[in-house]
Amino acid sequence: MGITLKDIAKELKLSTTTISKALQDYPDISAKTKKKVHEYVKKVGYQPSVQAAYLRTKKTKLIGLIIPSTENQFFIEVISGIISEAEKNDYSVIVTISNESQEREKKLIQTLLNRKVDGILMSLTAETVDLSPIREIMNTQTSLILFDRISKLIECSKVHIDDKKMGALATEHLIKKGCKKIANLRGRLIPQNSIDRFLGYKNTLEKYQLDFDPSRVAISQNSSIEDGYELTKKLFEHNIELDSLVCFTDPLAIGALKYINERKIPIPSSIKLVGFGNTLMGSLTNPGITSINQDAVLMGEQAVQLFLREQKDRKLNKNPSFKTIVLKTDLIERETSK
Amino acid sequence: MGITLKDIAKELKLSTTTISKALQDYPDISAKTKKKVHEYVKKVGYQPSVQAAYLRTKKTKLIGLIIPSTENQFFIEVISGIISEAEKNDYSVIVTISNESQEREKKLIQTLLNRKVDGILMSLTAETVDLSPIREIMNTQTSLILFDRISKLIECSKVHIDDKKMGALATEHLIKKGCKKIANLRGRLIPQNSIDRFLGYKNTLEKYQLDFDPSRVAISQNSSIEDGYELTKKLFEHNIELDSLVCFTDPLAIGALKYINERKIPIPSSIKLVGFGNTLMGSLTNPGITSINQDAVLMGEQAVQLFLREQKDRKLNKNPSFKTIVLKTDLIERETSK
DNA sequence: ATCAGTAACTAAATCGATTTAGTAAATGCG
DNA sequence: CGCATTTACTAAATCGATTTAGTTACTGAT
Repeated sequence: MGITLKDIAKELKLSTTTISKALQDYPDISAKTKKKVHEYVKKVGYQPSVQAAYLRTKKTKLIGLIIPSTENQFFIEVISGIISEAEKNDYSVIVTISNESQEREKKLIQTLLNRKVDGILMSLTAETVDLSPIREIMNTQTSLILFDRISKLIECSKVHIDDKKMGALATEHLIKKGCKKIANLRGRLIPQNSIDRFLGYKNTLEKYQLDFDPSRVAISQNSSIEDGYELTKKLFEHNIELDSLVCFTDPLAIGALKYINERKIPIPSSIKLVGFGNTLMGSLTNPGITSINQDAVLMGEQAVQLFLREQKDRKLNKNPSFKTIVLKTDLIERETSK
Repeated sequence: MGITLKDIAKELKLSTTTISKALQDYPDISAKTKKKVHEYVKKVGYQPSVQAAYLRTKKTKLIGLIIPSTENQFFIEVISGIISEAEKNDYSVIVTISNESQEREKKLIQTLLNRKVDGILMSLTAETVDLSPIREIMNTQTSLILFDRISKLIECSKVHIDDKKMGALATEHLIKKGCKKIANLRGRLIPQNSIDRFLGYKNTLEKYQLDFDPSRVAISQNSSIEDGYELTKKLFEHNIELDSLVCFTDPLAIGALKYINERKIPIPSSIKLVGFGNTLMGSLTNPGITSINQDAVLMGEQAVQLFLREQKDRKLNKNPSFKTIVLKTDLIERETSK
């Protein structure tokens, strides 16, 4: 079916070595020959076999991606950033979904390593405590880039958002709107983000001399819409005093809003709501949800850039140097807090 | 780094041939040897190199996926069906996004063919008229499976939903709720689905002796939320008489609802709305959008099943026989039509 | 004219599996 | 017992590229 180096060599009466070298711009091939080869290659549309090349180069030009869920649109936007940036650089992306399960995450890492992807870009699940499967990646030639849900305990390149600031921004916004009893819907304190967002929330309460009431904090297993709904329901059924709600993901906020709407609790007049992620879905609810903006597409692109950076290092046989990018964040005000 | 057949052969004092055959269960290897090999392989966790195997088998165990957009959650759900079903059968999925551009679609097909994926599962863009790049797939060893946005002009396996019935179901539902002036937001009549949905709509109007008024039909370029908003706005600004709206995708319906909410037009009392796809996003709006249910996850799974079926045929050196699966559909009633 | 040095190319090994064509030993049968 | 057959294994070619280690042919300096 496909044209091979051999075919080209025969046609141009040269050796496969020469063709290969010409295409790779080796200095010991004359300009004239290079030109001839390039012209012919373009004419017949030859494309080298990635798999055959792998045997020698150990490069698959594949990126493995592990996202924890598809329900949070934030990750979907990150994916599209990653895919488009990867494509620009001739990489293809194998997408996998851990569904917030540490077990599956471990398996997926194995699959991707076995595929010999050049790099794994991943966001941890909300239950990842055993970091050994992730550390294992570091023992291979495969690069590891963490995005959004990172861990400080793993030394690798990372992109994430200034989570502490996000937590603070959301809380401060509500305080300035006159709220005093700010409840919090968050995930378990496992990925670093949760911890930082929570610190941002708590520190800001202190800063404004509001007391922190643990009964106002509800903890979600998987940050889903359903969890948001159920937790909000519980808060109300337990008659917890609150005038506002900071939700650490947009799905949680959407779930909370669903309950609030169902119960016809006036929003924003008697309760205010802030989400995180500024997802399309959160902006389309009625009323629209005020949300902390995270540039998901940019995050995806930056993750790929970090990966490419590492590939360059490795090509020069240097140990890759790690870099952490912290993306800026801001608050988009909508009807749930006006 | 990784263990190779050679290593195992050396360790067990057998030839690589024997190891390879033992793992593939050839009849000319003794049961005793097979057992020994399997045990050792399990012990050391050997995994054959897919890329090396490709050179002889021409199988990459990769599926290429092309979806037209990430904005419509329907496709996201299809993706997760495809990924999970593929994984169960030891395939990995390269995900690409055509962004409703025929040009990009063409390029992506080339990339995937060059990657030598075993199959391409795709949903056409809303502007695909030139089918030659898609037909080209048929000339290769790569299987082609179309899902959702299919074309009757291409002979291959397909999964889609009974679009005519969907169009009819939505229209009939509104008629039974007393609507007489049913407007329609649809895409261009390019993928077969649009045509069929439109026929379902039109035929049902006739069936109930309501007249079809072309001015009530608004045509969207890319079935986006934005389009839904803008087209609905135009319908109202042009003072088109209507008491309800059938939107052929959920994003269109969400956009329409956004405008209706903004203008504070009472819904469902003065206007009713039906969407297509029954996406999570459409169910979470306020009011919730009545929508035609498409089992997106199942569609993804079935697409993979069709692909596996073809692979079996090809393995037996038979020309693959094509099969079309039409999924059932029903209507989920929510507040926009109650 | 001689020899080192360079320019431009190629032969052959290699990557890690699969598969074809064989070989040696064990077995079956009259 | 001798020959054909079966059993259980292996050597070597192969897939399509890359790369190391050469090999020519030519240039230029002495």
